[in-house]
This record gives sequence, C-alpha cells and structure tokens, in this order.
Amino acid sequence: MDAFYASAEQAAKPSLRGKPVVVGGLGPRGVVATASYEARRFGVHSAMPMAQARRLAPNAAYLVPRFALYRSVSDQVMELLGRLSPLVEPLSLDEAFVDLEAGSTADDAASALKIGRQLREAIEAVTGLSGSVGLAGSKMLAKIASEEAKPDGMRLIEPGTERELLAPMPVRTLPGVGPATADHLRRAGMTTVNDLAEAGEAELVRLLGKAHGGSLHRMAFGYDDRPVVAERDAKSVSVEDTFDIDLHDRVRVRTEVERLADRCVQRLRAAERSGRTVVLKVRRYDFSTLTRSETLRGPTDDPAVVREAAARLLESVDTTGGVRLLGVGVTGLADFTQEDLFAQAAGERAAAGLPDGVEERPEAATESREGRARAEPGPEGAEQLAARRWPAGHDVRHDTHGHGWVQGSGVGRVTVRFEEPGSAPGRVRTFRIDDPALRPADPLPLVREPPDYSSWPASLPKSRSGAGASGTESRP
DNA sequence: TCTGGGGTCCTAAGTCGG
DNA sequence: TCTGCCGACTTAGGACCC
Repeated sequence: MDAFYASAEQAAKPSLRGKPVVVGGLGPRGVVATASYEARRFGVHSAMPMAQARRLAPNAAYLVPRFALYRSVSDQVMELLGRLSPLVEPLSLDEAFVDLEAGSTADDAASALKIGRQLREAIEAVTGLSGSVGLAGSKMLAKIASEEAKPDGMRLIEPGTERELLAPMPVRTLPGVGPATADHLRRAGMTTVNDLAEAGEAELVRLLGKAHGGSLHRMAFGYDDRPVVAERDAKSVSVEDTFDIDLHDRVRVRTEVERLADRCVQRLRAAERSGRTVVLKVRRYDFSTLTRSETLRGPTDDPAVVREAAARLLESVDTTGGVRLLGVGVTGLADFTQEDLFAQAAGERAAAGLPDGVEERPEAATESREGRARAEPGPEGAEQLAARRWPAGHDVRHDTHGHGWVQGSGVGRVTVRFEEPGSAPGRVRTFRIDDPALRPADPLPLVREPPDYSSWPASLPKSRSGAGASGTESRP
C-alpha cells in the first residue's frame, strides 16, 4: 500500500487530502512511521525523529497511529490477495507476497499484468486506497518491482532481464543490505549490484560471512529461490517502552520491568503460547543497548515467573547514568500446555532443594497480582490528561454535531473537526474537555458500501508454467 | 528536543556431555 | 583415566526489515 498509514488517515479525514500528513509518535522521542507523499516533498521520511520532521514541515498534520483502523483495512486487502492464491505471505500490515503460480491465477506476463491491474482496481474499490504491484519470478524481484511501481503503479520484471536490470542499481537495493553492510561494501570498493556480481562469491563470503555473503552473491545475479510461505509461527514475543525522560530511580526501573513483563505475558497468552527464555533489554542514556537472557527449565506463561526472571536479569545491569528504554521479551516459544506449568513448578522446587508442597513464593503461584494497581502515576498536568483522553487524530462522536476527529487539545479545551470518510471537508468546533456530549468513537470504514468481490477473480484456464509474485509498497 | 516498536536471522564465544 | 573432538545449547550482540 502506498504511504499506508498516512493514506488511511487522509481517506478518513477529507480535510487532510492533498496536505502533508505525518503519522508517528508525538512524544519528545517519537519518530516518523509514515509520511504522506506531500510531506515527503519537505524531506520527511520514515524513521526520522519527529522533532526533525516538525522543523522540515511545520505546517503538516501530525497524528498518532491508529492500528485498529490500519488492521481492518489490511484484513480487507489480505482477503483479496487470498482470492488469488492459497500462498499469501504477509510481511506487515501493508505488504505481502502472493504466489500466483500456486493459485493458477496467472501463467505468463500478459495474464500476470491483467490480474495485477484487477487487483489494484479491487483494492481501490474496497478500501479507497491505492496499492502498488510488482510482478516477477521471485520474491526479491517482485519486491524491487513494487518499489519501482510506487506510488500507485505496477511494474513487471520479465524473466531474462534481471541481471541487466540489477547491474547498475546501488547495493542497498538488495534485501538484507542496510547501512552497515553498504558501508562495509563501499570500503571494499563495491557500490553497485554489478560490483557484487563481479567480486565473486569467495570475496563476499570473506567480507560478510558465509550466510550473508553467499546469499548476496546469488541475489546479485537475480537468483532467489525463497518460497512464498503462508502461516509463519511467531518465534518471540516482546514489548518495550522508551521513556520521555531517562529513568534514574532504581526502584522505578524495577517496577517498569515488572509492568513490561506483565504486558509481555498478556500478549503471549493472547497468542496461546508459552516461552522458555526470558530476555531483558536495556537502552541506556547514551543509546548503548544491552540484552540479558535466562532460559527456564520449561516453557511458561505465568506472569510471576516471567516477572521474577526479568527482575533477576535486571540485577546484573548497571543503570547508573539513566535508562532510556526497557524491554521484556520471551523466546523459545511452545504451544501452551498445563503440564508445562506443573513440570516447571516441580523442577524449581527440586532445584531450590524444597520438599514437595512447600511453595517458595506463595504469591507467585496465583495471578492475584495481575492487574493490580500500578505504581501511582506521577502528578500529571491538565495538558497531558487532555492529550490522553483526546489523542490527536482519534475519532469522536458529538450528540448534535455527529462524527469527527480530534484536531488538538489543551487548556481544558478539545478542538474537533466534524467530517468523515466520503464527506466534504468539515467545520472545526471547540469544546470543554469534559463536555458530556462528546465521546470517543470507533473509526468508520473508509468506504461505506464496498462493491462485492466475492466472485473475483473469474477463474482462468489452468496452467502449468510461469511464476509470479506481487508485493505492495509500504515504507520507501 | 536525535534516534519507536515489534520482529527475524546470523555470528561468535563459552559450556557441557558423549 | 586422560585427552581431544564434535555437536548441541546458551548467551550476547549486531544488522536488517517494516
């Protein structure tokens, strides 16, 4: 999808169409998640610190992400992709590979282009947003094609033309080449894909290691046989928070770690998984990051067990100077079974030299502490309260004025623009933040009555040969 | 006002058991 | 019994992606 989050916000808020829109964290340490194409003209791009974006584009609209909205649009798009093939591999909310051969939906360039055109029309009709399509014989080339196609376009890479097409491109074009690898290669005199192809596999392996060097050499020739894989099992679950101001108080650090452990376990349980290795992540005041991990005797989804493992790991970390970010994660995931828990408890009693029936930590065996009152929130100003109750960009409903969204809040007031997807740009009104007629609301669908695509695509003649993949763009 | 959050994969060093 | 080798596993960090 093209500039996905920003495009979705523009579709939801008619007054923002054609205007620079930046979606991301609005706190003092936020970064840009997505900038609309209008904002990109000011030099704003993904992963840029929000403060820098504001300097470059002071008049842009700045919004926090609304994942519930993006997920619902994503579901609609993925449903369409699923009609093309049983093999759909989502990369994110707004990007996926589709194996058209496995779906027998296309067997040559002409039929691939036809299905690509139909797909783009379908996405536009159902979601109101534009997506770009890359068609090629492998995932790597389909991805490159979709990058070239955007915004709002389609690109096909014909088999046999890969080598010539890739040769002049910068090494960064290839998947897996980020800033560090590109720098490494540049110091060795390689800046284009052609340089990689000519360097030879042995040289690349020497520079980058066996796995990376080998795969890069193959990719430089356009060779990539990674299959499209549907249904990937998650391998880890983690949560992390960056604090607006560095934490110095050791007690506070400890309570934050416990909160994160609880949140991590909630996510773990929602996924009906358990995990065996607990990971603590600490980013210090100087941005240096370290991780500490501990592997348990067996998988767990007990919040007390994860909390205490994380707390033990914290003991081994020096936090003097301040903590910028804390994270807690769990890896070594297993499908949860009750037996795992009992085995874990018995094993720990044995390891602690405790007889059966003696519980080391009485409170740890229950979940009574889950959801308990957190550390008291510090004194919070009216501004922060208003911003939390009325986050910029979120939907609201007013008893007499109808559906709208929060344009801003402060000084006891909240400013709302009354408009909705499909309406004309709306009027702005201001209310007291405790106005009883004003309530938070769920996002409205971007297209009120989407056309019926339940019989799309019309079946094509079965074919034996030809491959295709399609990707849609997200973050350029 | 410098640098989010949620992941994946790879490498390298150390430990441990056979 | 001592030594060496090998593979599996654990831990930490780095790079990359969206």
